Formats: sequence, C-alpha cells, structure tokens
Amino acid sequence: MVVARPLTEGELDRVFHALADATRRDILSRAIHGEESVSALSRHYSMSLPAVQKHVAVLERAALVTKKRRGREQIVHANGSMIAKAVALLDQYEALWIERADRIADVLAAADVLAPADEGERP
Amino acid sequence: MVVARPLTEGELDRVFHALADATRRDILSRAIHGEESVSALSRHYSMSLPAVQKHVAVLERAALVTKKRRGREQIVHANGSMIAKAVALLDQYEALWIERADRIADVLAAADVLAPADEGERP
DNA sequence: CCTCGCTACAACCATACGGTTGTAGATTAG
DNA sequence: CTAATCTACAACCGTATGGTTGTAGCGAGG
Repeated sequence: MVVARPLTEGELDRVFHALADATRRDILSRAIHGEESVSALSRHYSMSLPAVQKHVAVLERAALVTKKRRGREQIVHANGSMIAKAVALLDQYEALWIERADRIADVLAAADVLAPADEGERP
Repeated sequence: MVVARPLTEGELDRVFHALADATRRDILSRAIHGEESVSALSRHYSMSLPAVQKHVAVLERAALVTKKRRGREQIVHANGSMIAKAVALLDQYEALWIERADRIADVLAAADVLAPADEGERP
C-alpha cells in the first residue's frame, strides 16, 4: 500500500480551518453523498449565494473539494484522499496518546510490582 | 464497548478550530508526549507567554486539553477521548466517501456488464 | 439576437483572531 | 518577610473571517 505524502503545516491549517464550520461540514457531507451545483447547495441554507460560494472556496483551498463545470453549472465534488490524510493525522495523535497511556499503565504496573518502601529514581 | 456520545456542532467547531493552527497542534503534541507547564511550553515558541496562554485556552475550550495545578505551575494534560471523537467524525466522512466510491464502482461495473458490444471483461 | 439562470468578483461592514504590552494575584525559595 | 516565578486578565492593534449587496461575465434556450 502506497503511503500518501503527509500534509504540510499550511495544508493542515487550511483543512482544519475548513472543517471548523458547521455549514462547510454540511456542504462537504452533501458533496460526498451526491454532486450538487453551488446554487443548488445554497438553497439548503439561509444565507446568500455569495456566502455559500465563499464556503465552497474555503473547502476548495483546503483541497477537500473540487469544482467541475457541467454546462452552466459548477458541480462540487468531494476529494476523499484529503479527508483520508486528515484522518491519518488525527489517527497519529490518537495512536501517540494510546501509546503514552499504555506506557503510563506499564510504569504504574511496574511501580505496583516493585513498590517497596521508597521512591528511588535510578540514574 | 461503549460508544462515546458524538460531538455537538459547537464542540466540533471548537475542536477543528483549535486544530487549525500549527502552534496549537504542536502544543497538543507536547501535551500528549509529556506534561509541561504553560510557561515551559511558551519557551518552545518565539512568541510571548500570554499568546501561548491564549492558545492553551483555545485547546482547553475545545476540551482537547485540561490544566491541573501542581504547585505554582499549571500543567497541561491532553484529553485523548476528545481526539478519539474527532477521529470518529472524520472516519465517518471517509467511510461515506469510500461507500460512495464503491457504489459508483458498482454502477460502472454493471454498465460494463450490460454493455454488450465490445471490450468485455470476463468474470 | 435577447433573456434568463448560474457563477464570479468587488466593496463594504461587524466581529473574531492572533499577537502585543502592562498590571496584578498566588505560590515557592531564601 | 522579601524576592522571584508562574499565571491570569485587561486593553489595544492589525488583519482575517463571515456575512451582506451590487455589478458583470458566461452558457443555454426561445
């Protein structure tokens, strides 16, 4: 399995910033399920079309989404690989956390076993 | 295994916004690896201590991190469960994407089977 | 052609963000 | 007690964000 190039800091900034808004997450979700035009998307929300355009642009800058012309419409497509990369990063955080939790558990278990009188730190 | 309560929209906003900054991601990473005080953290970055305090506060509002007093220091701890929940959401997006990709692949495969004329792939 | 619908883009506004400095409250060290 | 350290919080500043309205460019249809 080919390991995807990890995201740069700037790309991560853009991806997480794009995800930090409920409207944009909803747009992403709709883009995943089916393909809608920008104006079709805008009809789902109680805000102006340009506002939705901007949200789509934010998702596009984060490469979570791409636009493709179809006639006079601009269809919004989701980009699964970018989502996968964000997942990969968060998985790393989680893995580190779990590893650390295990390490601490080990230390505590060892301390419990060794646990004689005092608390000596070995050089 | 108990399934954790999914995050509310507001919580997601805060989590992803917190992750949308390289400094905060670094602080989170350090909090996962070991436990450092706020001022200790601030020494890693070329910005003032109050700036780092604010970053920690953002992580804290997102519940990615908690602070616990130890003497006159405020130690920053990572909160693994919150990271896990963010992972869960992104996994959902990814799963939906993969499912949809499979569905499309099925449709295309069916079209291929129905297309009698030429280029037949034998099952 | 002309018109209509979808899109794009600029200008503007209020608010939030990320940083700074400065002041003040706790807590440990001496 | 005094001094030093860590923290908290307020005020301020420049810039970015998220929304609006208005204008203009394309593409399809009559």
